[in-house]
Amino acid sequence: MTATKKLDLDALLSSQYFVVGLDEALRDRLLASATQQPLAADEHLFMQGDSASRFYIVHKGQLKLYRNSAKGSERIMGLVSAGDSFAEGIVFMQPPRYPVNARALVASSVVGVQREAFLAILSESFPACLSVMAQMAKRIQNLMNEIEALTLQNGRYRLIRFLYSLLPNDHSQAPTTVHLPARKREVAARLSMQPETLSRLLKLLCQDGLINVQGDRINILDPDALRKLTLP
Amino acid sequence: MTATKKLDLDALLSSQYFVVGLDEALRDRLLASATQQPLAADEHLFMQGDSASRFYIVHKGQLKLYRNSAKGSERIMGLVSAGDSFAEGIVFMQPPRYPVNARALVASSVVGVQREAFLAILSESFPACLSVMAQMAKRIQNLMNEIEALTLQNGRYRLIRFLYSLLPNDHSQAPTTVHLPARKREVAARLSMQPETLSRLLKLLCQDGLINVQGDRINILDPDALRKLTLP
DNA sequence: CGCACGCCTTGAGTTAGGTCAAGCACCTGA
DNA sequence: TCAGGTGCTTGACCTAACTCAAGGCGTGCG
Repeated sequence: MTATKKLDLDALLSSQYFVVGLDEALRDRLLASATQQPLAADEHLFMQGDSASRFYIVHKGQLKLYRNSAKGSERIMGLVSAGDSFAEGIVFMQPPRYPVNARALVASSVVGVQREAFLAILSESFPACLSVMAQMAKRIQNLMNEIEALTLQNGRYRLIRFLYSLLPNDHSQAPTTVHLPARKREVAARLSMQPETLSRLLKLLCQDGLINVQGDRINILDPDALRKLTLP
Repeated sequence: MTATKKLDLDALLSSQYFVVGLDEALRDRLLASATQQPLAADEHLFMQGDSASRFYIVHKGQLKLYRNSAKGSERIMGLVSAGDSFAEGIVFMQPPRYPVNARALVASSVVGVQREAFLAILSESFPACLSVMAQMAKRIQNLMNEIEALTLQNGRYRLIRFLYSLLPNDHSQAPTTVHLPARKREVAARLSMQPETLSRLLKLLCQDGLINVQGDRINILDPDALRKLTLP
């Protein structure tokens, strides 16, 4: 690994929530256990049920985390991009097994962190434990929100919340253009709907004058009106 | 508080996952911070958004954890009974606020654990941190499973999984009678469906010869057939 | 250049489940 | 014993979203 790449990894890791709060010595130990791995588009990093010894951080590109349903359709549990970590949960599992499938949507590169090394480091740093626990608590929050959105609301409402979540949170009320974080079929799966339904809903929102769609660019004409629609 | 009650509390707390792994001194400190509180049927313990200084363990009775939707309907996030802990997430939140409403379904009694005291104890015991983290990881798993069930499957499938989860896991194939853990309207809400739909689905399962319904007793005629239906 | 392949959109028909309203069974208190 | 309440069931209707099928449109490759 070149010096540049090492620096690169260092920066990527240091920005992670579970590294903030580590002193330099511990961070170096964690970094020493980290490995980089390239992925071709559509390549699987791991499958649900695989025995797990590492969790990952996205270095470049994008992956989808998903499960397969009965009939071959898939439920997307998350879309992760550069800087995001995923599958940290395996650290605390006994035995550790990946709870989802992970597959690159485009050519990507991930950094793997050794489960054992991470556990050893946690055992020496309570602040690190705290930030990990805080992060997990937040994740539980998000999942509960997701369940709420899935069960209480209809597709239109879910799409509106999703679009709103894409806005930069500067709370400006000026029209803003956002990029869909994946192909429309992936976005549809993320929102638990069929591509056809997403297409139709987007068209309806256009007709209502709320947005403007050009491929994967969506112009939010009135962020504030959208925000109002995300509230009860 | 009488001596008997204290012993009672001691036993209840000691069986909690976040107490296993604490040495005696720490456990006593935690116990000292614990308070018991009775609840009348339908009484609220806390509301979503309330500032939180304690999390709870059910001592007697049953509570529902739920959120309100836009239109007054409610989504049940959990049903907790004697021995279950809930709202532990507030320990790691900044600021700590309850993420759901908690309301007694019947006359109940809960034990509250001080957030600050718990944090102080965690800071001194890595094994306690580990079991908390493990538990949170498991909870994340469960929520992901729930999301999967909600999105990939239809109501019939969800009901079947739910009934299957009620079976004692001795894997016997003999007909077994289980009790619904709450009134049917609560069960319906838990499964994200209307009471009418639950009623119709139960009837269909009866007609298929899978179960027999008498009030809140459900006789599972063929556990193995049910298990097969929970699989892809 | 033009052909083929993905991806998206559009249309038409179908269905699971929600809504509304009525009726039934059980309990409780006067 | 009966009146009223509560919870459950049943029926009739309706709507959101799925499925299947066809057509458009852009992109890469021969």
